[in-house]
Amino acid sequence: MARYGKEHKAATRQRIVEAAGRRLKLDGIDGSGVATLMNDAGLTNGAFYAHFASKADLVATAITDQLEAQLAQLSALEPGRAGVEQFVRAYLSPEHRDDPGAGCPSAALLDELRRCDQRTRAAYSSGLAAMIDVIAAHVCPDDLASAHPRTFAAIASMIGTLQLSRVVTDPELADTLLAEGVDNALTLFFAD
Amino acid sequence: MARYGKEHKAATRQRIVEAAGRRLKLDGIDGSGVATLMNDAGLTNGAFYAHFASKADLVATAITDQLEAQLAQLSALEPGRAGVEQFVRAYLSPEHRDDPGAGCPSAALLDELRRCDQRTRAAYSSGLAAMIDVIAAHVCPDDLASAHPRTFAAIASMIGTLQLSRVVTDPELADTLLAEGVDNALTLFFAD
DNA sequence: TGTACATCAGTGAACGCGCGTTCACTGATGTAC
DNA sequence: TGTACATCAGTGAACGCGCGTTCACTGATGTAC
Repeated sequence: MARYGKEHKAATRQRIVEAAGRRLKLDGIDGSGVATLMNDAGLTNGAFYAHFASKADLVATAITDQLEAQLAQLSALEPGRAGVEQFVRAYLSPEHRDDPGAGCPSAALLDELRRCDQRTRAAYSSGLAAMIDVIAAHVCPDDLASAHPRTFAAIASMIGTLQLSRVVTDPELADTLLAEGVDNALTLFFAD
Repeated sequence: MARYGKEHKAATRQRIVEAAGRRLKLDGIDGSGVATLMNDAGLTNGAFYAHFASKADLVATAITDQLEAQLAQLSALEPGRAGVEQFVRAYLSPEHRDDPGAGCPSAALLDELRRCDQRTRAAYSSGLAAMIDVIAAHVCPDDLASAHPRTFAAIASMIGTLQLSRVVTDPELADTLLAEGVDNALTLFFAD
């Protein structure tokens, strides 16, 4: 509790941001209180406003961080179509479905993000655009203009499919949705 | 405030359920308080528990009602592929995107539904299944078994696309996503 | 037909609780002498 | 080198407020006599 170098405070802040990423995806934005978010980072609520101007500030920061992390994962993929297929299979896996806290921020938060302030939505938008660019480059590096719409379409269908498979109460249907989702995403990415 | 026939109380209940459908889609489940929900129906908070056992009870009821209303709309579609195309174009329209309160409960609430109790999720699941059946019958009445997976895939992509177009801050991109979403949904419904 | 009563949908204040936010304080460390 | 002080990340209690829920009460109407 005292006199550390500035890298200490920055590290604490990053710890809050990462813990918040997980908690927000798990319990939602409205469902995650500041006290809980701080407790997740091993701190008490009072320290919050030394790091962030408001809860909305943290949300915007956490969303940015989540999309950057997802982008970093994408950049580690194998080149070309093999990498895309690898991504699709991991994304539409039962493991991803059953662990929303560690998973895709879009699938976990997309319809709550609609109600967020402009700054948060702008952070999401540019993070998404960066992801689409990276994936499109894998899909068809020679014709990015044609790869973009297909990539958007496939991502949208993957997000919707993952959300559906998380809500549906029949476990067999949930698994089927994922399996069919893989085929459909690959079709959208690579067909014709 | 008095001695009405039982159809009066039932009508009031239905009014609460329908107003709640709109409010929940607009502000989310955690974001909609009981006092607000009752006020939307022209009542005060105290009357709530004469109609519902809990907020979760109303949420489950409202979700059921929303999916039934959506099913009724689907049933009014033109028969065959023309009806499906009509549905897709209305679903992925700027009007639908810009009026979530009047729109699809899946697009508005899907990732909040994941955190709801078993009863609500079961209500959603069976409502969704009924919708898929009706649409699949339009897509390919002769081969429902093959129409089902394609219908699920198209619906998932439509939900994801609508959510994305609601969050994204660039209005041009939001419009483009919808337009491309129409093509992709039709491809998923009818291709090969 | 006129009056007294029972009904019960709806009111509005209150319950304890957790929310986002503020603030006086703590106490381990780096710095100054 | 040893001591006094300044720093400031973090604590924990408190603020007003809205949450979901409860409950004593109201008052317009249908029914009984």
